[in-house]
Amino acid sequence: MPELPEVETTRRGIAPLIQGKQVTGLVVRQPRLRWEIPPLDQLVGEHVCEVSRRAKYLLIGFDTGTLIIHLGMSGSLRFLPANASPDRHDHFELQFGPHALRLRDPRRFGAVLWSEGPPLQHALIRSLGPEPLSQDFHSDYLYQQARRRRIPIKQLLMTGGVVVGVGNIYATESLFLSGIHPGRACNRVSKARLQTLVEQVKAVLARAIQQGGTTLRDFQHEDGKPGYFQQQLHVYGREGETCRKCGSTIKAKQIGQRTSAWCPGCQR
DNA sequence: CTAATTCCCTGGAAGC
DNA sequence: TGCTTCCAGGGAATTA
Repeated sequence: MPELPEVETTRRGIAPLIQGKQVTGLVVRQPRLRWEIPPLDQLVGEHVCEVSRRAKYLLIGFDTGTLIIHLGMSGSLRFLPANASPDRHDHFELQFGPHALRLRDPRRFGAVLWSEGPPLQHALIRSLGPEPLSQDFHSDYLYQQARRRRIPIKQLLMTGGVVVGVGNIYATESLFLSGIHPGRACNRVSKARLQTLVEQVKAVLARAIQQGGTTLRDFQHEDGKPGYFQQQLHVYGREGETCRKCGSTIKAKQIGQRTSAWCPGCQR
């Protein structure tokens, strides 16, 4: 599923293709995604100013506002000839002359929204926590967030108001690399270990983004799987298999309605 | 305020 | 082979 590295890879892929380009047409085949796609006809004739990202939201800026796109868990964007026949799950597209930027999303957990004002003030974005790769995400900050809660540390990492873009895969892997049990109450993790965790979150995301740029043929790689990152996963999706570091059998259980894997030998 | 639960949706895997 | 069942997941909305 698209996590932050995939969304960032997508952003880097589409930005040079649509920046400065004029929207010549727009098609909504299935408006019912996570929320109904609003009327966007006014976009035809507008030029793309910039393509940015906040959390897992792609922000396509125009003079009159910003198109907000979320890929949900099965969404992907592709840039292809406008006359290419659409797939059953190709729900939305922006046309740029002979090309189209097309959103495919089989499970329809994604979203296409419009923000007239500054997109960072949009209701879905306004109260999000810091970007994990920014300097605002540091150990003192995480400690302040952790000390006043009792939820499992893994849930804390996946709470958007605390830090964004850390989904199940990267939360699971960074906790392994930090030696912290995912079910440990967040206020019972030492400050020193939180510092390690912050470092590992950044490292694991940076590595994945880097590989998104080098290993991936291009951003149009879709298929809903971690793909390029899968071969180096230590615990995610490896329940019952052997830990690559200590040989213990990887365990898994539900934490906050999400499957969480960990190594009983490496994580406390 | 925090925390726990429900819900949206469908492809793919597993079971029969 | 074909059917049914279950699970995955981001994150908003709802309830406690």
